[in-house]
Amino acid sequence: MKKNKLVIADIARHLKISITTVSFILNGKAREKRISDELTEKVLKYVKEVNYTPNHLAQSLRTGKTDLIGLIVENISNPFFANVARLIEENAYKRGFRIIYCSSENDTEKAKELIRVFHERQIDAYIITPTTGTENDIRNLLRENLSVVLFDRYFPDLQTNSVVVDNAQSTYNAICHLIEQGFQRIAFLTVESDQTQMNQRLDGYNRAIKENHLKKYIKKFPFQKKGHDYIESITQFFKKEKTVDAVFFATNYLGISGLEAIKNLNKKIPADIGVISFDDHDLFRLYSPSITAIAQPIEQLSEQLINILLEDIDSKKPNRKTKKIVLTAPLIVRESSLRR
Amino acid sequence: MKKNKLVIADIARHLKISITTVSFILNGKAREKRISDELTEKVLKYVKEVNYTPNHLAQSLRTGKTDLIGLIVENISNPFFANVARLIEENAYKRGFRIIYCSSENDTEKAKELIRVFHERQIDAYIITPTTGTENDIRNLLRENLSVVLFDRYFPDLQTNSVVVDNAQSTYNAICHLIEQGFQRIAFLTVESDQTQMNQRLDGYNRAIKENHLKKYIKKFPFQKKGHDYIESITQFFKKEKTVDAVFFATNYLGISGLEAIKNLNKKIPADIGVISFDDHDLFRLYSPSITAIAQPIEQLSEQLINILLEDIDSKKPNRKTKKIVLTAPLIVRESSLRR
DNA sequence: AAACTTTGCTAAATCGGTTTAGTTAGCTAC
DNA sequence: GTAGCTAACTAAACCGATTTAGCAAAGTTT
Repeated sequence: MKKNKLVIADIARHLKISITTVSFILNGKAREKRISDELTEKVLKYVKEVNYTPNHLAQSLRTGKTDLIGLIVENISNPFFANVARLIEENAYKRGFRIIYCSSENDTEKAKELIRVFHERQIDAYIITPTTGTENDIRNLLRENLSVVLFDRYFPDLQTNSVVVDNAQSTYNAICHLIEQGFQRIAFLTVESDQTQMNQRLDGYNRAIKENHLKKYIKKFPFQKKGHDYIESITQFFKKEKTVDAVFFATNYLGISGLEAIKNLNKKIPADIGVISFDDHDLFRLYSPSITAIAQPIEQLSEQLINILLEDIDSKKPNRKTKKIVLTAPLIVRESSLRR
Repeated sequence: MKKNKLVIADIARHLKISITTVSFILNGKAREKRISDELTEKVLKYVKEVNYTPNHLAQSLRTGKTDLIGLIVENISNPFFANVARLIEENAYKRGFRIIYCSSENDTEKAKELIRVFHERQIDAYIITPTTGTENDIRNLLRENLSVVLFDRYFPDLQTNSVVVDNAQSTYNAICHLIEQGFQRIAFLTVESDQTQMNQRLDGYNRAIKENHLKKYIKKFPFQKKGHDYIESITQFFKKEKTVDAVFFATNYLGISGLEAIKNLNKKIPADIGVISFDDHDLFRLYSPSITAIAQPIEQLSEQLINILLEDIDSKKPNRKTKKIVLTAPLIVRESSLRR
């Protein structure tokens, strides 16, 4: 109907003072700029009375600060990312930052475009699960002295802040645990991806298998953007590799599809097949039998992310140090990996 | 290091033409404003060459359009909301809109604050799961002729766009299904909430119970912001109400906690207790026994949401009609509710 | 009482675009 | 030969804030 949003000029006009004075007072610079307490109070009272709030766009244009943090995750509907998103948002919110997010769907072009769009909007900082091929785009952000933190994965050649888990070690531990339990033909199911976290998980598997002189069973499925439905592919794998006696799923959605495939094939866990999945999930805790999983420390991870970022935003000196945090992801041993 | 972001004046200066001309060309108004094809091409070529992109903040300040949609959900880490978020974002992205989101955590003050902050940032449209007590804040948005769609729940007294499911009918159907299966003492576990969707689910239960002359077992748990851990409360409920032979969980997180409570109590589903939950979840599909659930039509819901919103954004006439969509939420019958 | 400070406030530039209202040069019309 | 028209472009206002530079009046110093 009526667009009666007040602007600072309205305030100034009504009180018969200058815009400058109002601005100083609203920004807490009254003392510093020697505005009298009397006038300060009068302005604050009136502003409150008419419920004036500044136009954030105009402020941002002038100051260059948007108080926005861009969050680019692989897929916001994945519980891991959704939980990280919630915790980040909660923290950021408290400190006056809002989150603007998008899912990259592991698509290089979409990820590049997202970085461009966020940049256009002058967001203050970036939290990114980087997609292969976006290394240069991120390098450009750094070159402009912007605040960036990568998580879940990173670019080894890029000097950035990052928070990840010890993918290789935790996977190594998980595979060793299966071996200790007497499993011998352990498969590693993953998605086709060049991202560090997936490579490291594979490295952990390879090391454990090699050290124990076992046979490798590695299957990489093409990454699926929609639905994350790998049931059919996993079923095919098990039909082909009948002697496999344990399986490690390299992501939570593979784990979920895998359980369904195993159920369909009427294989018993852990008697017929031992199971461990990367990422924990309500399902793994409550499934019968319960599923052993590597649990990413989501709270710690989110807290580190936001702390590093806010610190970085504050200390805007060029060539500041970057932090690379590696968190431990514990193995939650449950029934699915216990033979005895 | 260097902040070498180009601005439109740089382009104009380099080509020795006016800023106006560049702006017209970039906004596709070259023909309309009678800029020669020759110059148009030259400008576009140069802009591409130096990779200039306009400052979106400045554009927004001038035009009043931000191409931002604000999404306020109860909790982004709830799979239902996370999935809706992903689908909305996917659709909005295609049409040039970005999403800025926040979780209200069902907290009236936070929700009000979020609406205020989004408003300050001049976002173009709002998608909201409204929290009790925010009716007036939303009314104010409507008064300013802004685009708003509510979902999951709504305010009956407020003339807004909304997309919800037939909570009462689907719950009624679910309870009738339990009764047909021979369950007699059916409990309804919910959270303390005055929101329409929860009330309607309760209404559906009440009607089914009344029509069949059964006894009501209703328990409302205080809403928990963090963790959504209702295991202990639900366990207590079952210990107290030993004769209950079936249970309807009014939300997915109650369902998940409920399964854990039932597991801890060593009750067998469905022999000792029949189970149905509102909202579907990977866990319900894969649990043993599989859990009957009312599945919200997430794709349909998201598509309706974004369509209504974009239509509304386009037709900005005052007093335009509002759409109230009610979708059917089917009952997915699984093992947990079958006696025979 | 002139010179200098301090107090209290403001005009105008600025951020980087869009848009309104022209201007200029060349051509046609009569 | 000048009035009128059009093609091609531009100066300047504007969006709504922040910030720099500076001014007038009162107070203080010498």
